[in-house]
Amino acid sequence: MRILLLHSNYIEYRAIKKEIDIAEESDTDLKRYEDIVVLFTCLESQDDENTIINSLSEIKSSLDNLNCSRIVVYPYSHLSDNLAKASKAVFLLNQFKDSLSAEGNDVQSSPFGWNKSFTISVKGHPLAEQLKIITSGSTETYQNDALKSEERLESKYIIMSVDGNTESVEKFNFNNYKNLKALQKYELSKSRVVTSHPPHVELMKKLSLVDYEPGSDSGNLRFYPKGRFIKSLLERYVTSQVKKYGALEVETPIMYDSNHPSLASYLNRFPARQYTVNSDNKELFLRFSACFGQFLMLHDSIISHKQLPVKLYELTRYSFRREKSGELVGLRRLRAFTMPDCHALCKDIEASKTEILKRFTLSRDVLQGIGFNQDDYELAIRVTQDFYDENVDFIKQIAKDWNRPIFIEIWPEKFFYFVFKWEFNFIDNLGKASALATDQIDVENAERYGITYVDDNGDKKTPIILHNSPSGAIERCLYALLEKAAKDQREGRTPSIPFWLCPTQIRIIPLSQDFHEVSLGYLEELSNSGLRVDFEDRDLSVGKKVREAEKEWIPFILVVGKNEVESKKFQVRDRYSGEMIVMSLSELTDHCKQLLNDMITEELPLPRFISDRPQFK
RNA sequence: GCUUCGGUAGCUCAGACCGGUCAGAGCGCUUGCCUUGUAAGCAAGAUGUCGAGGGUUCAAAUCCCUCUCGAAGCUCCA
Repeated sequence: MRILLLHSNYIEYRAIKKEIDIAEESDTDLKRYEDIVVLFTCLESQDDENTIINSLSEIKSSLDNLNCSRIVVYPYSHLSDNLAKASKAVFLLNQFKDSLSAEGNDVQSSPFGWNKSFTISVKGHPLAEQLKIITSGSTETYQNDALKSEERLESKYIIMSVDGNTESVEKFNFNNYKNLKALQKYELSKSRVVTSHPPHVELMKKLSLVDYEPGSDSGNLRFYPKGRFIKSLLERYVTSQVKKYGALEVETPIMYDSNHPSLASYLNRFPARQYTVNSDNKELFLRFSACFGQFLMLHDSIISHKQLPVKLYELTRYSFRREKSGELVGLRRLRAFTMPDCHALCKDIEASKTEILKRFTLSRDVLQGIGFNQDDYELAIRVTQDFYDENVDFIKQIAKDWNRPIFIEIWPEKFFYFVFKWEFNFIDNLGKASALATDQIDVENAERYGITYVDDNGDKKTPIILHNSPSGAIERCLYALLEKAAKDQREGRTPSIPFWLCPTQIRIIPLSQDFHEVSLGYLEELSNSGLRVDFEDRDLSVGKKVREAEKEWIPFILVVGKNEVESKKFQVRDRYSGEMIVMSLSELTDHCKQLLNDMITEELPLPRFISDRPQFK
């Protein structure tokens, strides 16, 4: 017996013509049923009453999952080439329908033995389409492989304290760990009632950084000059840190052949979340990480054990994931995003553990440099039961290093290609968690891609691969910075972004046009010390000019008038302290240098004179 | 992808239920005046396929359908 189950918005059908003598009676009106589970059903020669009994439990569990008890049984012979005799099929089919009704379902059916036309609209969720093959003995359900293994998966969740002790999430006292609690809630709770919009979306537009681009696909955004500037600084900073760690920067294509043997088997592990590009007779897909290019490169490389660990790095602009449209949110979840991706080949699990610790520190430093405190994110570790049991000391070492409790998810078996991963999770204003940095121990892909190194006996060996992103997607870092600022705002503090990332660091406002020339001298002086300074040359009231600067979140604002010119002392509006500070230009420069803390610098991304700037919304 | 809500000037929105002087306000923009002391100086002017397409109607921003974009929830997050 074969049943194609389709959870449908509606089905319409019309019986056209009897095809066999024993066909059921029917009229030829158009029938329409809405929000219904359609069972295209086909009975095969070996089916008997036991088959029907087996099918019932199978259908029942699907209906429970779908939370729907309205059914159309639609006889459909085309599912098999081994059909039962019509007489037997009608008999069993009636038994099938009666039993379904007896279980309290609302059962409709289309007539057996008729030629019919139909129109169907199937719902989009993962369980909406299932093929069930049922015999009198056993039952099989065919679904997407990844989904199947995910359903089997029942994770265990624990919290590990600094001292290495563990407790179940139910018992752990979260009183002093508000964000960890939010993470735990986010992971485990099914219902998250939120009515507000994500604050960063409004901010990214208001600050003229980033916007939606209706002319592209959803989740592909436009970056205005200031947004591009901040993103570019973040990209350069992360890249420089990863290179200092010892990674070799490479560049690989953004699209790959779906029929390449190594790629095909990797792709099949995941639901169809790729963008595809058809060109000539090739079916290409856009990469969703730098894995492909780097793995193919490593496949063709000759690597000695003496060179391990070998680290490759690429900043993907872009990685593409065709997330479902309802899952996209501002800068948090995109279809095209920029991802620093650093892989390391390690000799074995022991070596990979050593490397994981180095990269853990690297990632913390990178986030710190960007402007996140340790309080801004929480550590989650996800691990197979086997790896946990064998390496509990390693995890305790991380806990000690982290110096705060860790959220741990333990999988009963390996589901993905990795046995261990850690993530830094940022918790936003709506209580949502999103991963920033992460690292994984991959035990599968070296073999899949034929990546080897030569050991001290001259034998080829398969390495372990680590997958690290020390900052997470660059767009997501910007999201987190804006959400952090929004939180400040909500709690009554002045929102700001880190000094090193501000497109304008200092704005000079002349009191009137009489002070333009002398102000331009100050602008020159401050610019020469490497700061990004611009000049409010528009003919507005002072109040208005200050207001405009504040709306742009400019850290330091100087008004230049008679007093300043005479005394060489300036009243500086300091956004970070919220105070007016009187200081000389050199004092201001020193203060800025201190704030900059040796982070990278770059020229002003817009004209110095405000009047020369177009408005990007 | 599903359900719900939304899309009116560059921005924030009113108008929609009840179809007919409803194409509107504030900000921004342009021009002129003012020459400014730390979050909005004054005045005048320009600005719209009312998200797109179709339908109903004598008449549609307004009612109906389809599509599209965004948000929330579900789901998902390699």
